[in-house]
Amino acid sequence: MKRTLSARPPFSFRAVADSHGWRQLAPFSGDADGLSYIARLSTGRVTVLHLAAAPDGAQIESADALAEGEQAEIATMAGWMLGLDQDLSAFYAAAQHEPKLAQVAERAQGRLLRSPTLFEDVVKTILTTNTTWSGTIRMVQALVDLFGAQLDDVSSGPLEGPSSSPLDELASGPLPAEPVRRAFPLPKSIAQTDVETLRRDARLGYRAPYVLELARRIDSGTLDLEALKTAELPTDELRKRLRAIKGVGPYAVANLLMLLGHYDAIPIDSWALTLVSKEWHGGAAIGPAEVEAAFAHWGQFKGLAYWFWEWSNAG
DNA sequence: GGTAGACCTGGACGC
DNA sequence: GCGTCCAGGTCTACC
Repeated sequence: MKRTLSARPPFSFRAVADSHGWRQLAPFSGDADGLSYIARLSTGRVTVLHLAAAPDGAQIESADALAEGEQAEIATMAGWMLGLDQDLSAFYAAAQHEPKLAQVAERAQGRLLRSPTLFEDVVKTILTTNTTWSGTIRMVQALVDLFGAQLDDVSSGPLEGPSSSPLDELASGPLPAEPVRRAFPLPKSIAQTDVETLRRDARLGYRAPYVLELARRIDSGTLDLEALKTAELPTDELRKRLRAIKGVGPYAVANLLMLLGHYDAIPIDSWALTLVSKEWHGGAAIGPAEVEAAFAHWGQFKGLAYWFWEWSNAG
């Protein structure tokens, strides 16, 4: 099954795929001419999607013969992941007078690659905090390996987890050298485990209770995280709701706001401090206030201005 | 409201 | 190979 989706111009598939590191995190993987993603559909089917560039948009392809409803679901899913409907014309208009951002419109930069669910993006963001990028890759892969539904498992229902638990395999011996590709876990799959398993087997460390609590709140229905994707809330209200999630601090909130299309926040991590210090402070020690000040005049677009800035000394 | 210490892991480094 | 130190955000207790 192959389908072409149109995007609001200007659009560059490559610009979205390369917008940040998400493409390196399971169940994403790169292929020769695009991205692959193991998706779990609401019908319970787990299929591999191939996303690639197409004239005026993106092409989405699945190896499976999908029902009409499933095709519609993956089209909606891909549209969200690639931000096909996003209108960045106001940002481009503002950026055209800034030499350090002069290339963004031409390169169609501004869209950020997203996961299909906000749950997945929040978990991944928590797993980027206070660790190295290699640690993030490892923790996300472990969650997928341990709790994700198998690619070839089409028998489970919409609310069920994987039909066989890799924890059983761990108990009886090492995982196979070529692990089965799996989708990102449902909240329910993680909610059924415990902190000790997340610490010991997924090696999430002190983040384990944060991820477990988030999964359990969603699974129990006390938190409707996905509603925030389409809620037309002011940034401050969104920030307040995201900040209420354990493990989500100022950096994580700003990162998630960016993914939700709210760009009046800068995800200030140690790298941001380094970049801004080298750019404007001669490498001297600075704090978050200096980063905010550097981009304050970009107002509602300061997150995008920071993200796509042509740094003089980024190496 | 601001600050210090704890949290956990992996990588770098010295021995 | 082993032990030690440090970097990476957030939470909590305390002032």
